[in-house]
Amino acid sequence: MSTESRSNFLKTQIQADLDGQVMGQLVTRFPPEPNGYLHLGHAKSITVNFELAKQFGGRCHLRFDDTNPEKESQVFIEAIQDDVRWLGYEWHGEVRFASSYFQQLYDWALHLIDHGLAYVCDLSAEEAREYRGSLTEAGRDSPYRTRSPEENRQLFTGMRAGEFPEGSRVLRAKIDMASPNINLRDPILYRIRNAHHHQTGGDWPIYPTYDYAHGQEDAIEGVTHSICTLEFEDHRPLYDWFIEHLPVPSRPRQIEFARLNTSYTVTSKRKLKQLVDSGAVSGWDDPRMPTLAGLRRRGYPPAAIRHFCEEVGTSRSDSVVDVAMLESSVRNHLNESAPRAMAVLNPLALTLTNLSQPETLSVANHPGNEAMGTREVPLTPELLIDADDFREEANKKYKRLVIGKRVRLRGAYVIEAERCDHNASGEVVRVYARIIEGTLGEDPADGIKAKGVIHWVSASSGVPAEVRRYDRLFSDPNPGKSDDVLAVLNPDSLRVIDTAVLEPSLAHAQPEQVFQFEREGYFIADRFDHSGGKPVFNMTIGLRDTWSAVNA
RNA sequence: UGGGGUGUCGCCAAGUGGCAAGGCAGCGGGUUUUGAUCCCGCCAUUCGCAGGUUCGAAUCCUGCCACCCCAGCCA
Repeated sequence: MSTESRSNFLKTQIQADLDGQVMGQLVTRFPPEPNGYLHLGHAKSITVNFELAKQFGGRCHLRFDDTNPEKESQVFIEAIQDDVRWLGYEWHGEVRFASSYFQQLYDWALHLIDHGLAYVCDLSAEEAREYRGSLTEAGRDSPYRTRSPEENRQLFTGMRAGEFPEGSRVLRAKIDMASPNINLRDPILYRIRNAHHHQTGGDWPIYPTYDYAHGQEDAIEGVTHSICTLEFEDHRPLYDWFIEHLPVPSRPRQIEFARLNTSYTVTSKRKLKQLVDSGAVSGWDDPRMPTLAGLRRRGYPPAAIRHFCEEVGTSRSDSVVDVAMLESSVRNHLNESAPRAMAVLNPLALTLTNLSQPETLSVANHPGNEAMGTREVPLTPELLIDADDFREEANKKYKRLVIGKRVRLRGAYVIEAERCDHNASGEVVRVYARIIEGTLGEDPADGIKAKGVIHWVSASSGVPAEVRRYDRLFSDPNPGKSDDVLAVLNPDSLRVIDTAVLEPSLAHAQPEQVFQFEREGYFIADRFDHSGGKPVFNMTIGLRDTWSAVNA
């Protein structure tokens, strides 16, 4: 599972930049806008930035890019910090805010004005769009482009003083309305917004745009490499333009990489919101959601997510990673870390005809890790096994319980089925089996080995529980391509099982504890709904299953 | 038909002129008190296509093709 030595273009670039350069150490940053919950795509960005800093002995900042108060809020600021920490990262120093640089940004805007590099424009949004031209046609200069620095300064300070209504004016950089790169056609630096800001309150009636603010925020913090996604590539000339024309304290470099896309999942905020608003999921932290809060509640270990992000690599080509890769990482991590236990999801009664007294068995918590210890499991005359693990008759390929045949009860004895009872509709309701003496930890003395191993739970001391089985939220590998995500939902993405019975030790599980229910999969005690009195487990992921596929 | 990007195995992805890593998926086989894990083996004469340069090209050159991004006072 080691991927540390894997190279990618970012590491190569950074290494080259660091070698023989003045800059001594790498500084990166994760700069979310606090306007939504973090998801798998953000996890990629987080690992890229934090791992790079770790690998090169540098540091990584967490900075909220809060330049648009109308869409942001304090709840996201807290949720995002929780998610980043949960993923396993701690940022360098205090949490930072773009908003704490508003004064500096404003002063630098004045600097641009004084140098004739920015002007106040009175064009309406619609007019500005017309003046901007199109992809194939050059734009035209705004009639306000020639205002003097003095007039611009007066107008801009007026904007800052709240003298003008929203939308009446903006501050623009004076670059080139004929540039083939539309981002250079006199981009907007400031807009008027009479909005309450979650950090600065009513201090500012004007707010800087991303294009103007981001690079300067980086420069203020001494960020050396400002890593972002591909769609910002066209903005880089602008990013560099500000850095060149402003007396900034450092010269950060922007590098873009391809965002992470994963099959069977959507990460568009609009689509995720649609899922929540429509009730298709129970909320932003529904275990089927690709949000970090959802993945957490689902039981995906942060280390598995980190490993996945490293494993898929970092490149500049658009791609869609098979979600099976994430699932594989989750299984790998859980296989090692999750203690084993038994739970019967679809119970069928089984009577042990020759067990007179209950026994207490000691069972290993992990087949490959003795250090994880053992636990006690009660064996009683009345047991519960999974209905799928019994057939009255079957071919030789069926490795479970069949009348007249043997299987081993996991951690206990080999048994042989004798007969079964049926109900009025002919369904099997109870199986009778006898224990083969002397088979605790031993094969049968008569040489007739068990066909397989099945899990079980004591009917009398087992603990009823609610188990939620999850499957992929979408039936389409590329749900994001669909206009209506609700149309491609997998109708079986959640199945609530209220018949499950757990072995007694599981009643002591703490919320967020993950177990492997043997032969079923990995399950986590729900972070919110689980309690000793009423156990609730969410299926994280099933065990790899080559048998059902062969049998299909 | 403006500008900026990207094309290496079913899905990711190394590779930076010297003879195509790795992971996921898949397929065989072995071990196994989880049909799990683990272990072994197989899985690109070929790098979007076509030319060219070179003793030698995924890597250099030329031309084509495909796909992605950009016309928010969003980020």
